[in-house]
Amino acid sequence: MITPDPQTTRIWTSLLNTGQALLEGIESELKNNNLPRLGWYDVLLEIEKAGPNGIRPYELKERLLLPQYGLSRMLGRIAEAGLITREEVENDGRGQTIKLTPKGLAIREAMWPIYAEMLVNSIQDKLSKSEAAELERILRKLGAGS
Amino acid sequence: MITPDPQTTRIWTSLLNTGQALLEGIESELKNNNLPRLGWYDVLLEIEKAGPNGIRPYELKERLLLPQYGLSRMLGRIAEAGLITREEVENDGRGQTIKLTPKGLAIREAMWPIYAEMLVNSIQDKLSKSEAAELERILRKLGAGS
DNA sequence: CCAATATAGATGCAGATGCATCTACCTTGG
DNA sequence: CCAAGGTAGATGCATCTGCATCTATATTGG
Repeated sequence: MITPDPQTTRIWTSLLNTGQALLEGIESELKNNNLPRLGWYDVLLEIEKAGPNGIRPYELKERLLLPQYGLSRMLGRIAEAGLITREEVENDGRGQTIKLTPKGLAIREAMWPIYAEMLVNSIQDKLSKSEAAELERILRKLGAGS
Repeated sequence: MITPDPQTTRIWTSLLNTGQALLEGIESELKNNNLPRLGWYDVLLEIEKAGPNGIRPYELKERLLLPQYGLSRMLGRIAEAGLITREEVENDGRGQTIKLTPKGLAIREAMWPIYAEMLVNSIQDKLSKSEAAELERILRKLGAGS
Protein backbone atom coordinates (compact mmCIF):
# COMPACT_ATOMS: atom_id res chain seq x y z
CA MET A 1 0.00 0.00 0.00
CA ILE A 2 1.13 3.49 -0.76
CA THR A 3 2.21 5.34 2.31
CA PRO A 4 3.26 8.95 2.30
CA ASP A 5 6.53 10.08 3.73
CA PRO A 6 5.98 11.57 7.20
CA GLN A 7 7.35 14.77 5.78
CA THR A 8 4.55 14.82 3.26
CA THR A 9 2.02 14.55 6.03
CA ARG A 10 3.67 17.34 7.95
CA ILE A 11 3.64 19.52 4.85
CA TRP A 12 -0.03 18.77 4.30
CA THR A 13 -1.07 19.62 7.82
CA SER A 14 0.97 22.77 8.03
CA LEU A 15 -0.20 23.86 4.61
CA LEU A 16 -3.76 23.56 5.75
CA ASN A 17 -3.20 24.94 9.23
CA THR A 18 -1.16 27.89 8.06
CA GLY A 19 -3.74 28.87 5.52
CA GLN A 20 -6.53 28.47 8.04
CA ALA A 21 -4.73 30.45 10.69
CA LEU A 22 -3.97 33.32 8.36
CA LEU A 23 -7.52 33.33 7.12
CA GLU A 24 -8.96 33.37 10.60
CA GLY A 25 -6.61 36.17 11.57
CA ILE A 26 -7.73 38.32 8.68
CA GLU A 27 -11.40 37.49 9.15
CA SER A 28 -11.22 38.36 12.79
CA GLU A 29 -9.55 41.69 12.10
CA LEU A 30 -12.22 42.51 9.57
CA LYS A 31 -14.95 41.58 11.99
CA ASN A 32 -13.37 43.74 14.67
CA ASN A 33 -13.76 46.64 12.31
CA ASN A 34 -17.34 45.80 11.43
CA LEU A 35 -16.42 44.92 7.91
CA PRO A 36 -17.64 42.02 5.78
CA ARG A 37 -15.87 38.73 5.41
CA LEU A 38 -12.98 38.25 3.05
CA GLY A 39 -15.15 36.39 0.55
CA TRP A 40 -16.98 39.60 -0.15
CA TYR A 41 -13.74 41.41 -0.82
CA ASP A 42 -12.84 39.32 -3.82
CA VAL A 43 -16.30 39.68 -5.26
CA LEU A 44 -16.43 43.41 -4.71
CA LEU A 45 -12.97 43.86 -6.17
CA GLU A 46 -13.82 41.81 -9.21
CA ILE A 47 -16.95 43.84 -9.79
CA GLU A 48 -14.95 47.00 -9.37
CA LYS A 49 -12.38 45.81 -11.90
CA ALA A 50 -15.14 45.15 -14.39
CA GLY A 51 -15.79 48.88 -14.56
CA PRO A 52 -18.96 50.94 -14.80
CA ASN A 53 -20.70 48.57 -17.18
CA GLY A 54 -20.93 45.99 -14.49
CA ILE A 55 -20.45 42.27 -14.77
CA ARG A 56 -22.59 39.19 -15.14
CA PRO A 57 -22.71 36.65 -12.32
CA TYR A 58 -21.53 33.84 -14.53
CA GLU A 59 -18.42 35.83 -15.36
CA LEU A 60 -17.76 36.37 -11.69
CA LYS A 61 -18.23 32.69 -11.13
CA GLU A 62 -15.61 31.87 -13.73
CA ARG A 63 -13.11 34.42 -12.53
CA LEU A 64 -13.41 33.59 -8.87
CA LEU A 65 -14.02 29.88 -9.25
CA LEU A 66 -17.04 30.00 -7.00
CA PRO A 67 -19.88 27.50 -7.22
CA GLN A 68 -22.92 28.95 -8.94
CA TYR A 69 -25.29 28.57 -6.01
CA GLY A 70 -22.79 30.01 -3.58
CA LEU A 71 -22.24 33.06 -5.70
CA SER A 72 -25.96 33.49 -6.28
CA ARG A 73 -26.64 33.63 -2.59
CA MET A 74 -23.62 35.74 -1.79
CA LEU A 75 -24.72 38.30 -4.35
CA GLY A 76 -28.10 38.25 -2.68
CA ARG A 77 -26.55 39.07 0.66
CA ILE A 78 -24.21 41.68 -0.78
CA ALA A 79 -27.11 43.33 -2.58
CA GLU A 80 -29.16 43.17 0.62
CA ALA A 81 -26.37 45.10 2.30
CA GLY A 82 -26.61 47.73 -0.42
CA LEU A 83 -23.14 47.20 -1.80
CA ILE A 84 -24.20 46.22 -5.31
CA THR A 85 -27.16 46.58 -7.61
CA ARG A 86 -28.60 43.91 -9.89
CA GLU A 87 -30.05 45.08 -13.17
CA GLU A 88 -31.81 43.21 -15.93
CA VAL A 89 -29.83 42.55 -19.05
CA GLU A 90 -31.02 43.92 -22.39
CA ASN A 91 -30.54 41.04 -24.73
CA ASP A 92 -30.64 38.13 -22.33
CA GLY A 93 -33.76 37.79 -20.25
CA ARG A 94 -32.17 35.21 -18.01
CA GLY A 95 -29.29 37.31 -16.90
CA GLN A 96 -28.51 40.27 -14.72
CA THR A 97 -25.79 42.84 -14.50
CA ILE A 98 -24.04 43.47 -11.24
CA LYS A 99 -22.78 46.94 -10.49
CA LEU A 100 -20.98 48.35 -7.49
CA THR A 101 -22.70 51.05 -5.47
CA PRO A 102 -20.68 53.91 -3.96
CA LYS A 103 -21.16 52.23 -0.62
CA GLY A 104 -19.84 48.99 -2.06
CA LEU A 105 -16.77 50.75 -3.30
CA ALA A 106 -16.27 52.44 0.03
CA ILE A 107 -16.53 49.18 1.92
CA ARG A 108 -14.14 47.45 -0.42
CA GLU A 109 -11.68 50.26 0.06
CA ALA A 110 -12.11 50.19 3.80
CA MET A 111 -11.30 46.51 3.86
CA TRP A 112 -8.07 46.80 1.98
CA PRO A 113 -5.82 48.42 4.59
CA ILE A 114 -6.73 45.77 7.11
CA TYR A 115 -6.28 42.99 4.64
CA ALA A 116 -3.04 44.50 3.43
CA GLU A 117 -1.61 44.94 6.87
CA MET A 118 -2.34 41.34 7.77
CA LEU A 119 -0.67 40.12 4.61
CA VAL A 120 2.42 42.16 5.32
CA ASN A 121 2.63 41.16 8.96
CA SER A 122 1.74 37.52 8.56
CA ILE A 123 3.56 36.70 5.36
CA GLN A 124 5.81 39.33 3.95
CA ASP A 125 7.63 40.22 7.15
CA LYS A 126 8.19 36.61 8.05
CA LEU A 127 10.00 35.58 4.91
CA SER A 128 13.18 36.69 3.23
CA LYS A 129 12.96 37.70 -0.39
CA SER A 130 14.43 34.40 -1.51
CA GLU A 131 12.15 32.39 0.73
CA ALA A 132 9.17 34.18 -0.69
CA ALA A 133 10.31 33.45 -4.22
CA GLU A 134 10.94 29.85 -3.34
CA LEU A 135 7.57 29.45 -1.66
CA GLU A 136 5.78 30.99 -4.59
CA ARG A 137 7.54 28.68 -6.99
CA ILE A 138 6.81 25.56 -4.97
CA LEU A 139 3.18 26.43 -4.40
CA ARG A 140 2.79 26.98 -8.09
CA LYS A 141 4.22 23.53 -8.69
CA LEU A 142 1.76 22.02 -6.24
CA GLY A 143 -1.13 23.76 -7.86
CA ALA A 144 -0.19 22.92 -11.41
CA GLY A 145 -1.65 20.02 -13.30
CA SER A 146 -3.53 18.72 -10.35
CA MET B 1 -0.35 53.07 3.94
CA ILE B 2 1.14 49.64 4.07
CA THR B 3 0.86 47.79 0.82
CA PRO B 4 1.98 44.25 0.33
CA ASP B 5 4.34 43.25 -2.40
CA PRO B 6 2.40 41.68 -5.30
CA GLN B 7 4.40 38.57 -4.64
CA THR B 8 2.98 38.43 -1.12
CA THR B 9 -0.52 38.55 -2.51
CA ARG B 10 0.25 35.81 -4.98
CA ILE B 11 1.67 33.67 -2.21
CA TRP B 12 -1.41 34.26 -0.09
CA THR B 13 -3.84 33.33 -2.80
CA SER B 14 -1.97 30.27 -3.93
CA LEU B 15 -1.47 29.16 -0.35
CA LEU B 16 -5.18 29.28 0.19
CA ASN B 17 -6.14 27.91 -3.19
CA THR B 18 -3.68 25.06 -3.08
CA GLY B 19 -4.83 23.98 0.34
CA GLN B 20 -8.46 24.25 -0.69
CA ALA B 21 -7.94 22.32 -3.89
CA LEU B 22 -6.10 19.50 -2.17
CA LEU B 23 -8.74 19.35 0.52
CA GLU B 24 -11.56 19.22 -1.97
CA GLY B 25 -9.77 16.53 -3.92
CA ILE B 26 -9.40 14.34 -0.85
CA GLU B 27 -12.94 15.01 0.35
CA SER B 28 -14.33 14.13 -3.01
CA GLU B 29 -12.38 10.87 -3.19
CA LEU B 30 -13.63 9.94 0.26
CA LYS B 31 -17.18 10.74 -0.69
CA ASN B 32 -16.86 8.65 -3.85
CA ASN B 33 -16.03 5.73 -1.61
CA ASN B 34 -18.89 6.41 0.77
CA LEU B 35 -16.54 7.35 3.54
CA PRO B 36 -16.84 10.21 6.03
CA ARG B 37 -15.22 13.58 5.65
CA LEU B 38 -11.62 14.20 6.51
CA GLY B 39 -12.55 15.96 9.73
CA TRP B 40 -13.74 12.68 11.13
CA TYR B 41 -10.46 11.03 10.26
CA ASP B 42 -8.44 13.16 12.60
CA VAL B 43 -10.88 12.63 15.41
CA LEU B 44 -11.09 8.88 14.89
CA LEU B 45 -7.33 8.61 14.68
CA GLU B 46 -6.83 10.62 17.82
CA ILE B 47 -9.31 8.44 19.69
CA GLU B 48 -7.55 5.38 18.36
CA LYS B 49 -4.19 6.69 19.52
CA ALA B 50 -5.61 7.21 22.97
CA GLY B 51 -5.96 3.46 23.32
CA PRO B 52 -8.59 1.26 24.90
CA ASN B 53 -9.19 3.52 27.86
CA GLY B 54 -10.70 6.10 25.58
CA ILE B 55 -10.31 9.82 25.71
CA ARG B 56 -12.22 12.79 27.05
CA PRO B 57 -13.68 15.32 24.62
CA TYR B 58 -11.76 18.20 26.17
CA GLU B 59 -8.52 16.36 25.48
CA LEU B 60 -9.53 15.86 21.88
CA LYS B 61 -10.35 19.51 21.68
CA GLU B 62 -6.90 20.46 22.88
CA ARG B 63 -5.06 18.04 20.64
CA LEU B 64 -6.98 18.86 17.49
CA LEU B 65 -7.53 22.54 18.18
CA LEU B 66 -11.22 22.26 17.50
CA PRO B 67 -13.78 24.63 18.99
CA GLN B 68 -15.68 23.03 21.85
CA TYR B 69 -19.11 23.31 20.28
CA GLY B 70 -17.88 21.99 16.96
CA LEU B 71 -16.34 18.96 18.57
CA SER B 72 -19.40 18.36 20.70
CA ARG B 73 -21.66 18.19 17.70
CA MET B 74 -19.22 16.26 15.61
CA LEU B 75 -18.93 13.62 18.31
CA GLY B 76 -22.70 13.50 18.30
CA ARG B 77 -22.74 12.76 14.61
CA ILE B 78 -19.89 10.26 14.81
CA ALA B 79 -21.63 8.46 17.66
CA GLU B 80 -24.85 8.52 15.71
CA ALA B 81 -23.03 6.73 12.93
CA GLY B 82 -21.93 4.09 15.42
CA LEU B 83 -18.22 4.79 15.15
CA ILE B 84 -17.67 5.71 18.77
CA THR B 85 -19.31 5.22 22.14
CA ARG B 86 -19.71 7.79 24.87
CA GLU B 87 -19.51 6.55 28.43
CA GLU B 88 -19.94 8.32 31.72
CA VAL B 89 -16.81 9.06 33.66
CA GLU B 90 -16.34 7.60 37.15
CA ASN B 91 -15.02 10.50 39.12
CA ASP B 92 -16.28 13.39 37.05
CA GLY B 93 -19.99 13.56 36.60
CA ARG B 94 -19.68 16.26 33.97
CA GLY B 95 -17.49 14.32 31.63
CA GLN B 96 -17.65 11.42 29.24
CA THR B 97 -15.20 8.98 27.80
CA ILE B 98 -15.05 8.46 24.09
CA LYS B 99 -14.10 5.05 22.77
CA LEU B 100 -13.73 3.74 19.27
CA THR B 101 -16.05 0.95 18.16
CA PRO B 102 -14.77 -1.80 15.86
CA LYS B 103 -16.75 -0.15 13.12
CA GLY B 104 -15.07 3.14 13.90
CA LEU B 105 -11.68 1.54 13.64
CA ALA B 106 -12.62 -0.13 10.38
CA ILE B 107 -13.83 3.11 8.88
CA ARG B 108 -10.74 4.96 9.95
CA GLU B 109 -8.60 2.27 8.39
CA ALA B 110 -10.64 2.31 5.22
CA MET B 111 -10.11 6.03 4.90
CA TRP B 112 -6.36 5.88 5.17
CA PRO B 113 -5.42 4.37 1.79
CA ILE B 114 -7.47 6.97 -0.01
CA TYR B 115 -6.09 9.79 2.06
CA ALA B 116 -2.58 8.42 1.69
CA GLU B 117 -2.79 8.04 -2.04
CA MET B 118 -4.00 11.59 -2.45
CA LEU B 119 -1.17 12.90 -0.33
CA VAL B 120 1.38 11.01 -2.36
CA ASN B 121 -0.07 12.00 -5.71
CA SER B 122 -0.85 15.58 -4.90
CA ILE B 123 2.14 16.52 -2.81
CA GLN B 124 4.91 13.99 -2.58
CA ASP B 125 5.17 13.16 -6.26
CA LYS B 126 5.11 16.78 -7.27
CA LEU B 127 8.07 17.92 -5.23
CA SER B 128 11.70 16.98 -5.13
CA LYS B 129 13.14 16.00 -1.79
CA SER B 130 14.80 19.36 -1.40
CA GLU B 131 11.70 21.25 -2.38
CA ALA B 132 9.72 19.33 0.19
CA ALA B 133 12.26 20.14 2.88
CA GLU B 134 12.28 23.78 1.85
CA LEU B 135 8.51 24.00 1.82
CA GLU B 136 8.23 22.41 5.21
CA ARG B 137 10.78 24.82 6.63
CA ILE B 138 9.10 27.89 5.15
CA LEU B 139 5.63 26.85 6.23
CA ARG B 140 6.93 26.33 9.72
CA LYS B 141 8.31 29.85 9.66
CA LEU B 142 4.97 31.22 8.56
CA GLY B 143 3.16 29.40 11.27
CA ALA B 144 5.54 30.26 14.05
CA GLY B 145 4.96 33.11 16.47
CA SER B 146 1.91 34.30 14.67
C1' DC C 1 -40.78 27.01 -37.14
C1' DC C 2 -40.45 24.20 -33.10
C1' DA C 3 -38.88 20.36 -30.10
C1' DA C 4 -34.79 19.24 -27.78
C1' DT C 5 -31.20 20.89 -25.37
C1' DA C 6 -28.28 24.21 -23.12
C1' DT C 7 -27.47 28.22 -20.14
C1' DA C 8 -28.41 31.85 -16.28
C1' DG C 9 -29.72 32.10 -12.05
C1' DA C 10 -32.66 30.82 -7.75
C1' DT C 11 -34.00 27.80 -4.09
C1' DG C 12 -35.52 23.75 -0.76
C1' DC C 13 -33.20 20.82 2.12
C1' DA C 14 -29.66 18.84 4.97
C1' DG C 15 -25.47 19.36 7.15
C1' DA C 16 -21.98 22.31 9.22
C1' DT C 17 -20.09 26.50 11.65
C1' DG C 18 -19.73 30.63 14.83
C1' DC C 19 -21.50 32.80 18.76
C1' DA C 20 -23.60 33.09 22.92
C1' DT C 21 -25.61 30.90 26.48
C1' DC C 22 -27.15 27.10 29.31
C1' DT C 23 -26.94 23.09 32.48
C1' DA C 24 -24.60 20.24 35.36
C1' DC C 25 -20.96 19.21 38.06
C1' DC C 26 -16.55 20.21 40.37
C1' DT C 27 -13.13 23.02 43.22
C1' DT C 28 -11.78 26.30 46.35
C1' DG C 29 -11.58 29.95 49.88
C1' DG C 30 -13.53 31.62 53.82
C1' DC D 1 -19.79 23.45 55.12
C1' DC D 2 -21.21 26.36 51.44
C1' DA D 3 -21.16 30.34 48.23
C1' DA D 4 -18.53 31.81 44.31
C1' DG D 5 -16.28 30.79 40.58
C1' DG D 6 -14.43 27.33 37.23
C1' DT D 7 -14.79 23.46 33.93
C1' DA D 8 -17.20 19.84 30.80
C1' DG D 9 -20.23 19.51 27.56
C1' DA D 10 -24.80 20.66 25.06
C1' DT D 11 -27.77 23.65 22.47
C1' DG D 12 -30.75 27.65 20.26
C1' DC D 13 -30.08 30.74 16.69
C1' DA D 14 -28.35 32.74 12.63
C1' DT D 15 -25.39 32.10 8.82
C1' DC D 16 -23.24 29.49 5.33
C1' DT D 17 -22.23 25.47 2.25
C1' DG D 18 -23.11 21.44 -0.80
C1' DC D 19 -26.28 19.05 -3.54
C1' DA D 20 -30.02 18.55 -6.30
C1' DT D 21 -33.49 20.53 -8.64
C1' DC D 22 -36.34 24.20 -10.46
C1' DT D 23 -37.76 28.18 -13.48
C1' DA D 24 -37.08 30.98 -17.22
C1' DT D 25 -34.94 32.20 -21.21
C1' DA D 26 -31.82 31.17 -25.33
C1' DT D 27 -29.93 28.38 -28.96
C1' DT D 28 -29.82 24.85 -32.26
C1' DG D 29 -30.83 20.94 -35.44
C1' DG D 30 -34.14 19.13 -38.30
